[in-house]
Amino acid sequence: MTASRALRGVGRVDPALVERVREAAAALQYVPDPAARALASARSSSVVVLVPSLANTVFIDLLEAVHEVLAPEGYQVLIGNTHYSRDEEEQLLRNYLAHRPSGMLVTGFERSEASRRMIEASGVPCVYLMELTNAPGVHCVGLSQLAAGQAVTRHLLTRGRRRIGFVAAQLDPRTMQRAEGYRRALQEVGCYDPGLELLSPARSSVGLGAALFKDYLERHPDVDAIFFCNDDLAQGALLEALRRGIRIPEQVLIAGFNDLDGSDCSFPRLTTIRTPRAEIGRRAATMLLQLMRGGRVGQSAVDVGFELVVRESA
Amino acid sequence: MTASRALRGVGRVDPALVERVREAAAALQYVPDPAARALASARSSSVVVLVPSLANTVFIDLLEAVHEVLAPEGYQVLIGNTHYSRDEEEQLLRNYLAHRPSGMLVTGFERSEASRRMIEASGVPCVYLMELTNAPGVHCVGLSQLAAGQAVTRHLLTRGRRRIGFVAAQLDPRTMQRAEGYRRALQEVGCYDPGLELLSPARSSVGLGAALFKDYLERHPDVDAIFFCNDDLAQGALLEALRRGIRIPEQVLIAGFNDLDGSDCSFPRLTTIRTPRAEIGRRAATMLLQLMRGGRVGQSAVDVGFELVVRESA
DNA sequence: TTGTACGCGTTATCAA
DNA sequence: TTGATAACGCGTACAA
Repeated sequence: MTASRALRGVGRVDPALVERVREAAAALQYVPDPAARALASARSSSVVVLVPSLANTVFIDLLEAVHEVLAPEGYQVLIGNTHYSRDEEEQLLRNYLAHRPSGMLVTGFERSEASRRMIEASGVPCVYLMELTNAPGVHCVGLSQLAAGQAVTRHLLTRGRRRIGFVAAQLDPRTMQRAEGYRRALQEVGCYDPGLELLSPARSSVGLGAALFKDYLERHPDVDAIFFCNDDLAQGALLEALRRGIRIPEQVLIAGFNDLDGSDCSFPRLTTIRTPRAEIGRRAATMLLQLMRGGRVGQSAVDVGFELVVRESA
Repeated sequence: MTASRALRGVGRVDPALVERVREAAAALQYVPDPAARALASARSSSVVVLVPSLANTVFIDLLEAVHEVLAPEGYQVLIGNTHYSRDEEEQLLRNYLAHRPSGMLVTGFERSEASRRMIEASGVPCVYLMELTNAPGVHCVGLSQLAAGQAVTRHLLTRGRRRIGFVAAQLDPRTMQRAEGYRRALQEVGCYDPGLELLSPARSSVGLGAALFKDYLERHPDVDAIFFCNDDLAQGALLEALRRGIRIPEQVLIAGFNDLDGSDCSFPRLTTIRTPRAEIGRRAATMLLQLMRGGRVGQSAVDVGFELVVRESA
């Protein structure tokens, strides 16, 4: 028992004894069994992070930052990929919650009722990622996707364009919030046209962006600006434009979202929204740390904001 | 005890009883405690996968495939990101091995002696990913990076070019094997020039590709073909070429590696090597499954090959 | 086919 | 400050 305390650094143990225990542990190559530890304490030192995709680098950046904060504190971060599926998320929650994680980080607020209940009932500290809410007692770190979508669209408007399209894929909640921002910005100036939206449920990719852009132009030859919900789509559009001799930004302004790899050297360079996902990861992990230690946190909802990066394409 | 057997589907239990147990479990929302299970059986149902990076989509595809095979079999896949660091890998191994995983999948063969010993001593079934070896008793699924590098270079040679450069970043073992393939192909025809290699230890990215290409051209204005060790670098080069008015493939042939997203619609479309990483994931996971079940596998080294995809850039 | 006894390696609790 | 004892919730081994 004393050895257990010595190794964990809890309770009062004679410093000399601590040293001896440490040495013995090292000599014996002793490593505590996490299973026994979890069984006895009804807690594991793991933190579950649920993201909808690993293909979108946004979430890789997020995970990286989370790991950087949590790993040094001795937490194991368990990555769960929901593949944008409520059912898979429910499955993952059921599985992971059985491991009695110390905390959890989950993406967004939209999920099945069962998932919601499991999170609630588990009593495990939870911080929500990417989006914001002002529901009391809900801890979240994110940004207003709606405001960001609105900002992009307004930027397009200030460039004097009025036939502004919106092209999206992978219609997750955040994408739809950006769509809403797009709509509001256009409604404000009375030039919203539902026909100018192209929503594809397909997985987002550069190739899809090229294809959607091509289709879009055929259906709306008069469009003078397009807001793509993610940079990969926009990058594809830029490539397709090059191929078809469509001058960007002269003929059509192109704006993306997220500022992914390659957007700063595309041709032309892509105007986009920089989302501070590393900061989201860091702050969410830090907030979770406080929650896991039983402390209260300053503000339960942290808005990390976003930045409009104006480059050449719009 | 009977309930335990019924739920796990092992041993002989009356089918009617199995049904009753299932119902009761469902009614009670019973979920077995993985910690208790691991403690009692000295085995967890998890499989550890160690990859060097999540930023390179190659590994995302791999993980996806592994998950698709293992999850339905009831295995938890634990993702470990070594960040191309031997030390981090060692750390991860120490941590994860303590969880007594049922199996492990690790990338490549280059690691610290301590890591090697831990894998060996653990007795946990292990399949190596991405590379090949003919060392007996070592299970691996991958491809000859050297042969693939050679194939690209030979292709460039068949196009009549002789001043062929090699540009690489993130100098991991596989990149260096590709470099070796490049060298051999050129040595075969007597036109290998060490000065034509540009090796950067930096993290690979589209932006880096653009920068390296620019530097490269200044130092070697006479180069007539370049083999980039990864598609992101090549994509960056293509963009930079566009910017500087360098005609690809007329002036310089550009070839990449891995056939990543966007390479099929870059401008011009990128000639590259398609690596079947999903297949690597699937086959490695399947092989591991056999190993974990105590079975022997047909061949311990599986070469999944590669495919030269000739498009417009070379 | 079902059930009993025990132990897995740790921590909580309480006593010394 | 240290130590003894009893769980934690399962699976193994063996008996019925």
